[in-house]
Amino acid sequence: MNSKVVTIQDVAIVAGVSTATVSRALSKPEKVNKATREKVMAAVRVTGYRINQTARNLRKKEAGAVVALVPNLGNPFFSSILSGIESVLAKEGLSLLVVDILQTSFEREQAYDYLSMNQADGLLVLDGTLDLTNLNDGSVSSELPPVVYCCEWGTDPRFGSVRVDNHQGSQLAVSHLHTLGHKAIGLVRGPAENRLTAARQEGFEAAILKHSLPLRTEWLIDGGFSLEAGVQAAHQWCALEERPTAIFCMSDEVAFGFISELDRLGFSVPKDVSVVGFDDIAIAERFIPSLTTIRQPRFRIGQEAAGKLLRRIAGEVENRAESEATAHRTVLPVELIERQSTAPVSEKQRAL
Amino acid sequence: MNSKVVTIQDVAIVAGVSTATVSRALSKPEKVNKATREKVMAAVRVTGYRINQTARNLRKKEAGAVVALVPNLGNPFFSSILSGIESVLAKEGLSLLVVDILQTSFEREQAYDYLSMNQADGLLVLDGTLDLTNLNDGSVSSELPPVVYCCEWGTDPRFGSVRVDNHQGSQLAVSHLHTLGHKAIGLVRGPAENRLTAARQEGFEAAILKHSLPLRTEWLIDGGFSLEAGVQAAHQWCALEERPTAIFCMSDEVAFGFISELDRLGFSVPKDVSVVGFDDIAIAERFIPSLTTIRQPRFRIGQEAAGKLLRRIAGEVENRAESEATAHRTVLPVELIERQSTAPVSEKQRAL
DNA sequence: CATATACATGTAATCGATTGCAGTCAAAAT
DNA sequence: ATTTTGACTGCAATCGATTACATGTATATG
Repeated sequence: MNSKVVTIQDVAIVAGVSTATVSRALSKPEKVNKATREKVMAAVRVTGYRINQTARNLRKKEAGAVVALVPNLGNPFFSSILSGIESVLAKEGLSLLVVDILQTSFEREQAYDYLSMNQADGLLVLDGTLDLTNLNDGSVSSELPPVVYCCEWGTDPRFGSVRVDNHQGSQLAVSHLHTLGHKAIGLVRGPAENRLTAARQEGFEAAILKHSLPLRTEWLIDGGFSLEAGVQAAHQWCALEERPTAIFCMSDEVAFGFISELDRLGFSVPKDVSVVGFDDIAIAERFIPSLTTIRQPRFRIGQEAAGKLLRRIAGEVENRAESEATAHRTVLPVELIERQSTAPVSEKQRAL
Repeated sequence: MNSKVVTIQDVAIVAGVSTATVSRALSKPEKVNKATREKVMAAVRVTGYRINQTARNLRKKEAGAVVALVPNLGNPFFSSILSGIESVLAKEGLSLLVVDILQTSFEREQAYDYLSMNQADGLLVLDGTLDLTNLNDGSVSSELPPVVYCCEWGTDPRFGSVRVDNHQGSQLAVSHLHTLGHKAIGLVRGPAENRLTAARQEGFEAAILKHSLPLRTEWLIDGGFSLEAGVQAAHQWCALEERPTAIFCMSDEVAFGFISELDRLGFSVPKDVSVVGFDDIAIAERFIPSLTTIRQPRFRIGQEAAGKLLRRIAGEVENRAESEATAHRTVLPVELIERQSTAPVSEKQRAL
């Protein structure tokens, strides 16, 4: 029938009404007479009309989309979060634009290009190292753009953030190991510049002190969040004169790399060393040994972050009676998942 | 300075030229006098002008974005592919819209909403079960919309597709096991309705026959692509009267579930049974035992698919001297990665 | 019966950039 | 000197939907 694109005009003609009425019938049905509405709907069906989002967005000065800035899409840790984000956005009819910072050779400035170019209504930042302070400089100076950190947080306390209680996570890990009788507990840190690393290390050290355990700097191993970092860490552990009988890794991936390389080096987990991870990604339950870890509710983090962003976009200020700062920050609890990679400290281990 | 949004008008005024000139200076610099161009650029800088993508898209009838339909964003298998897609799109200045079909309770019809609503210039489909034949019905009937299947393929041969040689993958797996002396080789299938499952099974059976090995239906275990499916499969294997000494799993995830559950049931890989996976996701190298598997170049698949889609959007017909059908389909080679989950068949195994 | 009120609909401006067409002007060709 | 050519630039229409405002009609009120 129609070789051309069907516009609201065509529908109007077929329905015998004005374009304004068609528009209203579609977006504000209650403002239009029932009979008219049905005429319009019929015309829509006949013509096969589909709304042109671009035109609508231009007029309404919206983008209908939200950008998620991901440090590395290839990392499975982020996929569940994105999934959670999607689930919320989809319900509101918003699209999710995914930007892989690694792949894009992402410049800091580009962060808000998406906002200023009307490509997105808001920003979800999954990488804390991306500092967005200059978001305040631009032409939008007066208003705070809708930005929510996800699993992360930035310097400006006015930006929203959704994350877990990292401090608590470390505490749980250490307490668990302490309960199992471990006294020599080491740490494989995340990336050096990362905020998460700092927070978890802080929690770790606090917990160590709380339990009056020794805190040795040589037991603080530099790592990262990757498998490879875990492999390196294994060699470091191995080279230690006095080896900790338990290790807390700041991510499951490092833990896997660590355990795997240990295995190749002839050590066994948890017999020779207990290992606790962080995240509880899917494979943690099925690794051999299954991994004791701190569960982050990743899907939920995504959902909460998306929800918070949506509220900001809608202009709802979050002013629950709480203080300014905490109103912007949502902190979700973590959970210790006990599995096979941790075990009571053995005689043989003590002997070392 | 500017409380309002800066438009091309403002730039034009500051530069003392018309909006047309500004537009040209920005998008077709060569069509504008150097002096003028510099005036414009200066004005852009002064005003802090940012182009409004929505307006541009409306006028140019483009969307500046591509949609990727993902069956389950939470599955790490897809993240690398998305990463590859992103890397190509970013270079062209296109955005990537990610739609999680699971989370969106995705209706088939919505697949081309994105196209018809001008939200996307093309579609990347990572799920073969999503049949897009009705894309031909709509108002766009005459022209084939830019759609490329990624790791998958659909019924309409005119849609593009980029995938690996699944047949070959199965062959490699079986040959490898055969070389190790295995005669009783089982298969854990993927999801029943899935095209990949069919293709890989076909390749598997062909290879089994080629090597004159026994093909027993009870050795064809129903599975899926998930960890859980692998767990189930382990029980099935266990319940078998005559157990295959080697199992080919249609995905790494199933393989992990399978091996893990076997471990819990008191069996060991590769001692009691050799296992080959498919995909070679990152953790495969670090699983214990490390997983022998068929590597899919996932990042590259994403790149190729994005490239192909881009070409289709640009309207370049792919008419390399090849036949119509094959021109649309890119088939990438796979690779056998030998690791520790497979071993020569042992005396004890033969005894069973 | 006249006026107020609410509701339904149409008219036309608007969102911000792009681009076909026409006009200007100087350099090159005749 | 006149015409041709070509390079720039500006005018104004256009993309498709939304919405403020105006208009018209029916019902309620005094």
